[in-house]
Amino acid sequence: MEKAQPRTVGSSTGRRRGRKPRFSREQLASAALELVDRDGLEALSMQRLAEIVGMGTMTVYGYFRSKDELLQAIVDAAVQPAELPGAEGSWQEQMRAVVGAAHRTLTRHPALVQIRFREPILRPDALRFGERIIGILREAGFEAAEAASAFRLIFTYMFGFAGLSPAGNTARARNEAATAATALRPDKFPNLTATASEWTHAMGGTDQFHYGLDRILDGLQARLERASTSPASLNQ
Amino acid sequence: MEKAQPRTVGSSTGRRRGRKPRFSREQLASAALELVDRDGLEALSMQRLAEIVGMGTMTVYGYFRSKDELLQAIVDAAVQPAELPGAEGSWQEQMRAVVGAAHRTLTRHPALVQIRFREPILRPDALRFGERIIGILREAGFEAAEAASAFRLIFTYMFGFAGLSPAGNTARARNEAATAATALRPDKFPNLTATASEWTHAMGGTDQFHYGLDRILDGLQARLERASTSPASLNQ
DNA sequence: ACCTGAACACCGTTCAAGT
DNA sequence: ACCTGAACACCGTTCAAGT
Repeated sequence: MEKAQPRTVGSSTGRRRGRKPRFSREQLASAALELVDRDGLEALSMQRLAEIVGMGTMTVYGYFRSKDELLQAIVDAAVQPAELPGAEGSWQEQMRAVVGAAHRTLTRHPALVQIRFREPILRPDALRFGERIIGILREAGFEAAEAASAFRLIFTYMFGFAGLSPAGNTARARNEAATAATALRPDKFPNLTATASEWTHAMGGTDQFHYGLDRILDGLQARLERASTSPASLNQ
Repeated sequence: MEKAQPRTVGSSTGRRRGRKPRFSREQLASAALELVDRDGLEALSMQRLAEIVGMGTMTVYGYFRSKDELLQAIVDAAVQPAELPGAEGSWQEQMRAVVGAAHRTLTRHPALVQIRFREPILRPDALRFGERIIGILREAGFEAAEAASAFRLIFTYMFGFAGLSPAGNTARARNEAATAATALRPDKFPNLTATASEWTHAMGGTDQFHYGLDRILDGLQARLERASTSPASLNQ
């Protein structure tokens, strides 16, 4: 499955000597990640990446069979360095720590979110988060099936929030929403006009993220408590 | 703000007589929506749309100043016909009805989700859903600020789910996940390997959507109950 | 006034050729 | 073996020209 990877050329100095500079697959992926973090996923093209590292466009295809394969390598480069926090405190505290770490990774690399909305991310390095989240849920008392559904809920919220409320754009999103709000007729939109400052503020921000996550954890906790009084209800 | 829209040519018969067929802005948007529903957002280009309706590419720019403007018109075309359910039952039942209606619209028109992840949707026809959701929350007892945060949570979950678990792909998503799961080492991924059939199943499906929504509504309900015993805590 | 072909600066990728 | 220029079939959009 794994294709042979081109090796970096011998020299441990950064100098390019002899004829051509050569890169490892990881170096190329890192350069692409850097580009994408700075200019957005839409700025990444095979020719642009080739230009940045100083090779011919088609040389990139020696490292990645297609742009999709490059995107998956970018995911690896972004996710590998992420560290999972330790397992201290209640299951909710552990969950907040892990989800917080994942959220920071998505905030640092918004392209991850765009990539996931194109196709599922199933790389081992990325699945470490899922492994941990399901572990916390099972430890908390959820059976396998419900732990999976709860994981899906948390995962959906994380990516949904990162996709809809990009961390860098909060101010602009609020402004645009506020402009749109002033155009609404109060007789047709009584609630949106009455609460305009509140819902436009809620277009993004860390406090919004935590508010939602806490409600989800409360809802899951309620499920555990209901199950302990009447055990059958968990499998209904 | 509104630019003058080209008018449909007089004849009420569909026949194109005289020289050229002409379309209204709405007809063009509908044609684009149809294309996008059938072949995906990536299949939509200005030249392709022009070809479908039988005009020169540049004629499309007489209706929409840019592709972005076309996308917003597509949102209108998709959302306008959506009907909001009546206000019967508890606030949770009302919420499930409205969110269900929104979810069906997003399922019918997956391009709406892709468009939203590019830029906020702030068209009045689309905001009808937000108007209703905030109305239900305020009626249930949430103050403006918390109603806005709760709306944001529900909205994030709806779009996140539609984006991560496209209704048409559930079977394929499960298969791809199952394949990835068999490649995981049980010693490094004990939870993911032990619950593989469960979490791969949870990659999509209506039951997953409702599971998550119900937990969110439970979490919000818990918040209301806590507030009624100690009112101050809502504003902490 | 309304429409549109040609052209530009891009895409991802195939192919054939360079060393 | 490794690299790459030219080319193809696309993009969104500008511009100048048709009727």
